[in-house]
This record gives sequence, C-alpha cells and structure tokens, in this order.
Amino acid sequence: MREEPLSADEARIWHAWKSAGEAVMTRVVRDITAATGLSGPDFAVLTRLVDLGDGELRQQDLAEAIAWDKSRLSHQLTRMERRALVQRKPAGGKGVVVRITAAGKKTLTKARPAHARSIRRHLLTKLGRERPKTFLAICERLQSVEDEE
Amino acid sequence: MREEPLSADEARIWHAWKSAGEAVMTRVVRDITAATGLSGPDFAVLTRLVDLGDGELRQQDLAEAIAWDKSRLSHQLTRMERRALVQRKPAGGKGVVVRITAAGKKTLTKARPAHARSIRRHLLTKLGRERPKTFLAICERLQSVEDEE
DNA sequence: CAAGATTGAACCCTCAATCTTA
DNA sequence: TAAGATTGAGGGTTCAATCTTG
Repeated sequence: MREEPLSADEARIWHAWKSAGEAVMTRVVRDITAATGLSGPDFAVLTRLVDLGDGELRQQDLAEAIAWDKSRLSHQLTRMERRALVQRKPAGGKGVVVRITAAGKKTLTKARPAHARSIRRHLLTKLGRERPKTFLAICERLQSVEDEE
Repeated sequence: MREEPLSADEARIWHAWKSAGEAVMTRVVRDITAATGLSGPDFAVLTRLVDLGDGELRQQDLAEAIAWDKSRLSHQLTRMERRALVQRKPAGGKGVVVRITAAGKKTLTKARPAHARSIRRHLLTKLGRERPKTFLAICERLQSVEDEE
C-alpha cells in the first residue's frame, strides 16, 4: 500500500468524512442530552435493556449486545446506578442481572422521540431521495475489515 | 419534523453510518498509535504546528485552527509537554506560543506515512472508482447546519 | 476591564491487575 | 480453574470557575 502524502482530493474526502461524522454524532447526542439529560452511552444501555430484554439482561449479554468490553460496561453501570437509571442484582447461577428502573424507563420514553427526530434532522433529511441507497452501501462496506496487508 | 420511531430502512442507515464512522476512526487511530505512540489528538496538534506555523503557533491560533476550545487544548498541551512533544513559551504581547520539539518533529515524521497508509486502507480503497464523488458530496452536505426547526 | 489561559470536577474509555465464586 | 465482574490509573472531553496580565 502506498505511503505518499494524500493528494488534495484524497485529503478532502478524508476531512469531509471525519468532520461529517463528528458533526452528526455531536448534534444527535446534544439533542438527546438536552431533551432528557441522558448521555449517549446511557441511551445505548437503556435501549438494549428494553428492546432485547424487556427491561433486564444479564450483564454479560448486555456487553455482548452493545459490543463493549466488561470493564467499560462495569464503569458505565456504576455511574448509571448512582443516578438510579439501572439497578444491579445477583443472577441465578453466576454473574449479575442489570435492570432498568422506573426512572430509567420514564426517561427513555422521553428520549426515543428526540432520538428519531434528531437523526432525521441531522442525517436522513440531508440525504435526499436517491442517495440513501448509495450511502448505505458505502457505509456497510466501510465496516468490513479489509482483506489483507 | 416527525417523531415516530425510525423505520427499518431508516434505522439501518443510521446504524451503518454510526458503525462505519466508529470503525474507520478506531482503525486509523490504532494504526497511528501502533506506529508511533501518538494519540489522535497528539497527531492533530503536531500536524497543525508544522503545517500552519512551521513548527510554532500562538496557542489561541492553534485552538482556532484545530477547532477546540481553550480548555481542551490547554489540558492536551499539558499532557504533551509532559512527554516532551511540545513546549510552551510566553508570547510577545499576550498569551503563549506552542512549539514542537525535536522529539515531536521526529515522531511526526514517522506518523505521517502511517496516517496516509491507514486512510487509504480503511477508507479510500473501499470507495472504489465511481463512489468517491457521491460520497464526498454527501459528507460535505452533512456538515452543514440544517436550515431551521 | 477583557483577552488568554489554567484548573478542578465529572463523565468517558482502555488496559492491566485483581477479586469472586460456581 | 475459569467465567464474570470490579478496580485503579491514565488519557481524553466538557463545563464552569478562576487566575493573569496588557
């Protein structure tokens, strides 16, 4: 693979991609936080608990579903428990069950419409009519791991 | 603006975009760090010092160029100074001048080819031949602030 | 005063080390 | 023992409060 400096065109693509990613993510998180006080990670945890587990999941399953390592999840849950968004209880067998609290459920209910609205506003409506297909294809391609050195 | 839950197609676009952004950024930063020990923010600071200021910039100008607030930059420079990547000196008039050190320059020289290589590998080559135009147009559009409520 | 910079606290993420217990 | 979870340290980001100095 070449190592020369990026051409002007290449640099422009890189910069546009990087900036667009940061801009959209920042705006969506800002909207959710403004509406509910939830952070991005808070929202990610609560949606999984409700959508995948009907309100509770074993901590290890949650980690798997959200694709975080154990440590990251443990730290996050500690902060969320402090704010009474979730609760941890020993599981039957080994491990821990994480459960959304009433307060967590209430907050999530407010956050979801704000989330959908924000994504439409900052991403979807900007794609126009024909581009979504191409855009989706590219994004799905970018996630894949490249073949080889 | 609508507030109903995202449709399956909408959710798929959102998820693909979010995941692609995280994946590409993570990989590029990992490559730079593996090659040089520099973090993403380290690299961002050093490139600006060299490209825009020939090795040194007033701290406020650096903050402007990199689009960070003063506090973020101050914290970052404190850590970088500790590792002898940059040096701070009082400026003529008010403020502070930030200067890249010899060690910083040497590390940056190693980082740049790794950076170009990584971006080609994780982003550019995956775009193929015809897509870059469309992709660039979309990304540049996404950065713009939407018109209105 | 006001521009320019620092600080501290709270949250977030990662890594390596350390429990805990079936 | 090994799966499951916690902890601590260090870097990163944000906000509000606080210097510092021309």
